[in-house]
Amino acid sequence: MLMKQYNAYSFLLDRTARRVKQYAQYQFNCQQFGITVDQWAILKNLNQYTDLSQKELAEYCGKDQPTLTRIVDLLVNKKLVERRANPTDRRSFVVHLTAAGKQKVETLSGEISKIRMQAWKNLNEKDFGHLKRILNTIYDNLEMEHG
Amino acid sequence: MLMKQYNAYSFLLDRTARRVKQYAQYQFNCQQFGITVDQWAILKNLNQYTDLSQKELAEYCGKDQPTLTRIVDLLVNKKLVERRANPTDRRSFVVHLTAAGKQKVETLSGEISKIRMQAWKNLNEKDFGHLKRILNTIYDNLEMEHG
DNA sequence: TATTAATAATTAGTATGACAAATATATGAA
DNA sequence: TTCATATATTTGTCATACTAATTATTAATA
Repeated sequence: MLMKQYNAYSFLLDRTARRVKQYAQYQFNCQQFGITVDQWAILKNLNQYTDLSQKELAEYCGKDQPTLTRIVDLLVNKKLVERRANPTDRRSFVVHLTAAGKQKVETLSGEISKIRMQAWKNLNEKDFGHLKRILNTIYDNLEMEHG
Repeated sequence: MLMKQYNAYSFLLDRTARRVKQYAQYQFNCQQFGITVDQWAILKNLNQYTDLSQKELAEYCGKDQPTLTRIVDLLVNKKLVERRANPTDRRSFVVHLTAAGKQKVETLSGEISKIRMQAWKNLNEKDFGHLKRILNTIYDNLEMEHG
């Protein structure tokens, strides 16, 4: 087992993840979607699950809470979501998709799927299975106490 | 070909890349390496290739030039590298590893390999081959005019 | 109940990433 | 040579991560 060689995975992973995001953001900008890729992830999850607390939303989106707070701030400014009081816990908010937010999700979903598929040229279902399995294994291998 | 399903790769990729970096940085901090994961990439490449211009260094490290400038600034402050005039081109610098920088690379290399290997538990050489091939294919699929 | 501990959200600080614009220098063409 | 263009680096701005610390509220326990 050649450690040297394996070490490269972190570089490849980082570089590819960055390009995937950069490519998508470039397309978002060209097509004037008016949001960032990370903002999109929040909208999509809200559309799917409806009215999540920020903590829940952070978990679904794989973001930490401070980051999520800031992304929600930006989405509130854009009037795509709003914070509503949580009737059962005054510490927390429920994040709610506005009509404009719902509209945005419906308008963009198809386009974004197309953008995402560009990465998958020359790859097949089996590759997807491999990638999913390997990434999830790595993710689990690096679990941290409070991560 | 179910587009919906494939879409998940971007989330998995982003999430895994972040955890890999976060895990490594956590170990760096615990062991008081005194540098960040991205700073390490610069030191390692400088140690391997010796005296690169910032442009070359950016390419090897897969970073853009403004980002590289800022990371080099931090490494200069830590006295791990220094900028030297490039005798053949007064626009550019040559980034040079100081004695302290070289020392740092030698001290940390082994430890960092160990940290990196943690991700590879329950995975084998074949998986590494798959991951490398798939990530590189995605990377190439999303090439933009000027990379 | 009173006190302590835990939790949801926020804020602050530092690092990184993308992109655009500015500066200095180099190169190529008229 | 002169002018236009290209290149290496830097700076500015905004967005995202991660950590630690703060605030308000809730839950747990003596």
